[in-house]
Amino acid sequence: MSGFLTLLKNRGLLASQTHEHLDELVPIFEQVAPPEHMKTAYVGFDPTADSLTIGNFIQVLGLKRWQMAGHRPIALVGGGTGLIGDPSGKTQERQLLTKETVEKNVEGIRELLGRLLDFDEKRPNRAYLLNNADWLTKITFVDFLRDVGKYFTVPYMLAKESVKSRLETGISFTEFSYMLLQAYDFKYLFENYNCEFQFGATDQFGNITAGIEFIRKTLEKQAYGFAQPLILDANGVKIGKSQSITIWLSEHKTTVYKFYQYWINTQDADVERFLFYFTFLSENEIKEIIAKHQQNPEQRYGQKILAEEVTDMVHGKSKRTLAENASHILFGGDPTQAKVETFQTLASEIPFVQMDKQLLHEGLKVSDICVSLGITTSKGEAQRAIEQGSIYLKNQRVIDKFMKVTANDLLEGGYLLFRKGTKQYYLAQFI
RNA sequence: GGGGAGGUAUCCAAGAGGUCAAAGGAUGCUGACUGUAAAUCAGACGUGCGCCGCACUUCGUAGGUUCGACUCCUACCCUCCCCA
Repeated sequence: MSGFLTLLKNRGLLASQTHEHLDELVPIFEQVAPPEHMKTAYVGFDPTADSLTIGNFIQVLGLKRWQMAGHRPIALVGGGTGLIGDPSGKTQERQLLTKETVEKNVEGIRELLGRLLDFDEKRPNRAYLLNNADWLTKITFVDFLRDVGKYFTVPYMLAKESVKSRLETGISFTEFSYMLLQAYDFKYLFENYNCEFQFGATDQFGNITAGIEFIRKTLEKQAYGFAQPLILDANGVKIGKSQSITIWLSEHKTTVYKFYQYWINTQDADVERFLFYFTFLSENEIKEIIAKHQQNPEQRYGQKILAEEVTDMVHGKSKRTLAENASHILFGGDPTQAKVETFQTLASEIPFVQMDKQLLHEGLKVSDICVSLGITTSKGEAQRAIEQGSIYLKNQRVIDKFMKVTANDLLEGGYLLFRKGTKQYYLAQFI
């Protein structure tokens, strides 16, 4: 019988593990594992921002998968470690965050994780959300050096990749000590929550093993860990960085529409892998989706499923539907059929201007509206653009460069949709 | 401190008294093609005007010479190079 690690491995989500037999230790159960078999695992989230990126999302999903396999997940927000700064994967010393910022960030992440995992107290393997500030800020420096520092040799710490890679460029004592704090976290959770497992991204592996070592030395008990891979797209680019824009999980940082679009824009070469990584669909379901996708790749069937699944998970179905409708309008749909809510969604995604309805009485020239909306910088340019056939009103090409818009042209809610070229949209509302 | 070169449109870069809104590239924009891709071909590209035309503004800044200045003169500002 295969366990949780096999599940991850089959989906391409296992990069490394601390022990060979981990798979047997964590069998997969329906919903809830019997108490004697229930295992607890934690993942730490660094509060460097008030939200998480889709890079962190892999770890959140890891916790979710863990919970779905009947075990208990703990999401640990680093309110304490965030004050120090994790050197893992960083090439430079980081600016310290203020305590206020860290607290604000912790709250943002807390809110997000609260939606993504099941914290229902009736569920025996309910998730926990903890903040290491609760214990890390209480320990005194001298105690820390005696109780934690004594168990780590400097050569051991220097050998860790997170430190080693920084020896040339410099690393402060503060960041150097980071792994001790994370080790302390693990021990704390091990003792207080019976948490035997920790996982994270591959760059966390060094910190994870430090914790296991610490638990073995101080408690003479065995803890375990594994790492999920860093996800790259087919071009070898880290996911969630489209043209240097980070894709966040919170709506206030990345709108639902942009989030949805990010997944829709997945390359064909990545669709199958991403379905394995970011959804809970079974292998058979994914194979079917891919088979269907390949019959008409231009339909983006696979991307649509991916975008729907992921957006539903993060933002909920109703918001996903709005984003979907907005996408539909912007990519070939008929705007005359669109509802007011769709335009409201669009208004925050594309250049949007409100104008006075009175202007339409005499009829308003398209070329004038082009300037008001910022489609073109001058009327002359607008007229040339129309001559070249690049201006569209309600997805219909404007042919007459002196064409006037009247109140009869308005769509639901007084909206009017313009387009320049193939995909630059502009929205006006006449009120 | 001494000597030299130069500042032109989004960027690079021609122009050396009138035919200059200013060659040629590149980027960006648009059209065709296409799967919300790349490549390719084509077009417009200072501003205004119901636009095969006319007017206005622009070649570092401010003055001047001239019928006429991106081009000549003066001063100033800035950049780069060489020598000390």
